[in-house]
Amino acid sequence: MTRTVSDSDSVRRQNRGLVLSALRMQGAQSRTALASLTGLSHASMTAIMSDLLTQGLVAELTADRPDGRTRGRPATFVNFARKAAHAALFELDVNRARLSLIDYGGVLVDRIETDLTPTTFAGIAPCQFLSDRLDALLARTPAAKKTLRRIAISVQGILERDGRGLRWSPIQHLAGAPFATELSEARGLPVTLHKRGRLLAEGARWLDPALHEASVATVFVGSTVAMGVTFRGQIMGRGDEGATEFGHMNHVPNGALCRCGMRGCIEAYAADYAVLRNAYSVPETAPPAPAVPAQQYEMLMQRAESGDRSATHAFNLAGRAIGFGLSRMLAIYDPSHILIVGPGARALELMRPEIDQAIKASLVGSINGAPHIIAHRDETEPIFKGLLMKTLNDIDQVDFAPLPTSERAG
Amino acid sequence: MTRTVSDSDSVRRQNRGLVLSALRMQGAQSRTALASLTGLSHASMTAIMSDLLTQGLVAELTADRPDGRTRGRPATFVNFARKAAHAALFELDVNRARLSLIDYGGVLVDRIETDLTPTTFAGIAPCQFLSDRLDALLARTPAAKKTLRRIAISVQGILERDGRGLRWSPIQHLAGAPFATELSEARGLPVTLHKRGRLLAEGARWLDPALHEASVATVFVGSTVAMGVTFRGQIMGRGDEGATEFGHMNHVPNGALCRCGMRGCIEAYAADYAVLRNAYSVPETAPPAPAVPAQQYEMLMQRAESGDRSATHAFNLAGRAIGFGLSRMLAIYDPSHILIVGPGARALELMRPEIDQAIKASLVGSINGAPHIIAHRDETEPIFKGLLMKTLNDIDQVDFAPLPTSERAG
DNA sequence: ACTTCTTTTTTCGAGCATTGAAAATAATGC
DNA sequence: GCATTATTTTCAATGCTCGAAAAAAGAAGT
Repeated sequence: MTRTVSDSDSVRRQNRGLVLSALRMQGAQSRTALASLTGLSHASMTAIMSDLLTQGLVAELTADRPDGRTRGRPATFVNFARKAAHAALFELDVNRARLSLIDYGGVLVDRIETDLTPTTFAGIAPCQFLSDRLDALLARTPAAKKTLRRIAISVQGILERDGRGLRWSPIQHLAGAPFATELSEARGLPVTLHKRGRLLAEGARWLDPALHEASVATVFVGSTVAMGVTFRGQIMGRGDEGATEFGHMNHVPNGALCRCGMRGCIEAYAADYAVLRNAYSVPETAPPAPAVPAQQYEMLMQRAESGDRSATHAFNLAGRAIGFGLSRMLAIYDPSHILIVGPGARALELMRPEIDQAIKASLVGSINGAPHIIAHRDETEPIFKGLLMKTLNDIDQVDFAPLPTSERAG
Repeated sequence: MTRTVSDSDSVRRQNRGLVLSALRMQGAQSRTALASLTGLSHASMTAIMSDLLTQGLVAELTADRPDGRTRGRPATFVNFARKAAHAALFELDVNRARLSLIDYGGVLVDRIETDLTPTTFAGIAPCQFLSDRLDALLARTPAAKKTLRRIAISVQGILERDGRGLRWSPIQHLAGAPFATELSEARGLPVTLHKRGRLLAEGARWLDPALHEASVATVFVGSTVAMGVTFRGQIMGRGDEGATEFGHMNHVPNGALCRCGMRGCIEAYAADYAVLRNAYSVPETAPPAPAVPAQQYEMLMQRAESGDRSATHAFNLAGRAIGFGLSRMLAIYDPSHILIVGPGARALELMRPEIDQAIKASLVGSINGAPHIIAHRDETEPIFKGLLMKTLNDIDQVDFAPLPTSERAG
């Protein structure tokens, strides 16, 4: 219902966006190919492309493209002009901050990584921290200063409804600080905050073409448990939507102690610290370990795979928590695919029997059948890819769609 | 990403749809008022309205509208032409079928009600049953035969992914029968199937203007437990979406026996039969009562309100089930309003302490705070209103938007 | 070397919907 | 009867899309 009036201007915007989308999705294309991809006529394609070219957003590829096709006038491919824009992407994690500079073509230009400790943001204001890294990065690529259009930040935690801040975060001293707004004002650039789980979903969409238009729930299992969802290829809403607090969905009332301070969350059974706790029969009300070395987690999996009973039991409990979580989710949102990513993805087979059983015990699971559950090991790739594509898409659609047509090229 | 090409035709469609929407939402309006409501210019308004008038979709009101305003040329109000279209709305319930004939103005023209028994659809094919009622209804209003454009059916249960049939339904012998397709072919009209819970959400939107653009979860509590959701005023998707299986979300693994045959569903603790079972200390694995007389349910509430311990306990269990269900839902979908409707809405105060406690025990509930939970007693009103508005909206946007402009009135 | 063929891209005129401004319309108030 | 006021229509301009035809740019054939 939130529709707006259409006029010839919005028509042009829409179709420009369509062309840019097609280019994002399929890469360098000829005008003819773009016309058939978007459904626009060749004539309109020429007009729109001429606009985009004069504005410097796309460029014709000079490199020969020996496509095998030989006859006829050779097609000239167009693609994004890499230096038309840049974006700075922050990925804030509990123990690491990563800043990447990317260009309009989606190519990684430079990257800075910094370790974080629980006291990092007690010592320096988040906005200042981010601003410092950004200065350092831009000092190494001065050309990007003028074309930097957006700053995007991936965070963990619960966002404000307006998406401008964090209400809660596992990253210490980050919640409550209005760093997005501050940084935006300091730099005069739009700064967007993205929940990590949501980017997971966005990234999964881009990394697997089969998922691009599907309804997917992407679950991260590792030091935390998180989930992002897409709905028929869409991630709804501008703000926090598409992200969930799956890891902090209640599994057992008044159950195991979670890192968030609550009790009985799925995370408190399925995150690495929880598996560790259960494998060593530590009481489930014992405070979670601050960090679990990857090696230790890995060793637990090996022990379980080789039949160790307490380790197996711990992974069974994790599977049960995830299984009931998914079963409960299915009552509200029924995706066609479920993706498990992160360190815990390797343990999927250890958990699968319990997951399947939990889903089968629910009405939706028994009638619609269990959705396909696939494991992808690496989670940093979808998160970065998600942040990248989301930000480039924002530039395409928000920044570069409504630009006034300076002059029509005849 | 599922966007399509824009051209002048789609612009006209969009703006026509906008005008019809405004009319649906605000009722009879002058052209000037519609222009400012939609954001269209007066000139376009004249053109579009002239189209709609010549096509007979709207009509100018002749009745004097002494608005109090006196000066200036009096506005001529336009509104839907009631006889421009009709729709047949079926509401299929476990023990009742209701068929309503409505006109394009949204006015109820006629209605037929029929009792259903568990064996009704064993004796007569659902398509035949519906067709018979429809014939009976149209016999009483022959004028509607020519203008009948759509048949919409409200059902309970789990729909196929394509929305063309039922996979499972509490209404006996209904699942599996392709009655929507059959009826559509027999009548040559589009037949749409709508899940009851979804209509509940749609109806709630229309009955309370404050909820029209909000994110609302509407929960029905009575003989079953169901929920429909809206997301910023939108009900996504064309099919089953916006509907949930909240009532069959697992509450306690391997818990109380539900009418659906599974165990531990929320419904098995919070529906009328469950409260009854618990109030009388019947084992929770005992088969659910087929139907609970309204009177008996009412009496239970009175007993609980006057302090009866076993009745109070039963409502506490119901509140706990709903509370944990809501708490778990909040991890995935966080609405701004929660509406409780149906017979159980009257028991909200009996259940509220347990509901609040369950929500407070979750991370999202404790950080975002519990959403406002409001009770509305009657549920048939939102369901019918939802079916009505959804169907009229379909006629507006699908049937009457893409019509070729026969001739421009100059 | 020149012509023919094929495919891509641009040009051109037509059609359509929107808009702002001006004109026409239809009452009220004096 | 005339000025005032608010609504509605008319008009010319603008901008976008589209289909068809023309132009462009090579490859293949003779």
